[in-house]
Amino acid sequence: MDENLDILKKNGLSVTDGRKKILDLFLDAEGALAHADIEKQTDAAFDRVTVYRTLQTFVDKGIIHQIPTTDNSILYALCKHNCEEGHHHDNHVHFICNNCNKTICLDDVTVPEVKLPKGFKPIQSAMVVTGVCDECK
Amino acid sequence: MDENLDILKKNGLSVTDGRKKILDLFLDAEGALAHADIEKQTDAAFDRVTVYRTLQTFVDKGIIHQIPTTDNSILYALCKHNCEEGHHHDNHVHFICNNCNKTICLDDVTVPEVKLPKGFKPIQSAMVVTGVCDECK
DNA sequence: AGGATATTTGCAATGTTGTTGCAAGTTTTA
DNA sequence: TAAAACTTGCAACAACATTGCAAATATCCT
Repeated sequence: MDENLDILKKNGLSVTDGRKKILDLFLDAEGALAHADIEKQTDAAFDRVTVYRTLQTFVDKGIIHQIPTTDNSILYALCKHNCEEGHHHDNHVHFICNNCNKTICLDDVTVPEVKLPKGFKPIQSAMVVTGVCDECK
Repeated sequence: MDENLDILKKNGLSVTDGRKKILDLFLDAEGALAHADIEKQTDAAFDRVTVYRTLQTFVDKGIIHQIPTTDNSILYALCKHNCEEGHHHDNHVHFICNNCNKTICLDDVTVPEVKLPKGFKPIQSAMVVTGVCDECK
């Protein structure tokens, strides 16, 4: 049984070639993917627009999540934990390797809580660490 | 004595209208600013390119720093601590308010260290917390 | 299975954001 | 104040992202 088919159906999405293929890429990927990565890895089989819309749909459904970066790019990665529509729970640390430039979800490293000044109510936290990854060390 | 003039001179920058005005915006701002905010608040008195270059110059000199965001935008904020050319020390937490949408530097909240899996060497960490700020609570 | 309905895709056009080279203008230096 | 150094604005360009709409595809229902 195809895992990707399962995921799509569970989220009430029509099953199309594009969605299956793009979901596959995420399931296989070690790290996070940018829009450009997906275009490359699909050999431009799908229109740029389709890729944008597919990514947006996946984010809306809680299948993938966005990762903050300091440069002006958007990265996406699978939600490993139980995310639902409108409710992301990706409280793990992201790691960006300065050498191979991959962005990796450290699923087992949770973002620590911090004490905020009076009056600030935290809802979600994100943490990005840059450095050298285990393959490039 | 103008504070902005001081800062510019200290960093060996020519004093121009654009730089003074943009620096003023940062000195007055409660939170972080995007390129678009600056254009709006200066009434497009300066060319888009000038704003881009001014921001870049300020970042290079360590006067302002970039803030990571999940959407595809770059935010800038004053460096409150002693940053020098090429050496930023902005290891504080950033807070994004879901209500007023402002991004605020929590200068007194430092990013905590986390234990990474074997083989990962951290160089820099960034942390972004979203929620409700002290003015919107 | 097959046709009606709903959804998705691709194309074209358009918008937004950021960059570069160069001439003209401004600031600094001495 | 004049020369040198630096900054600005314009124009052109490039990359990235969004929208409307008609054609294609998937789902639903009998």
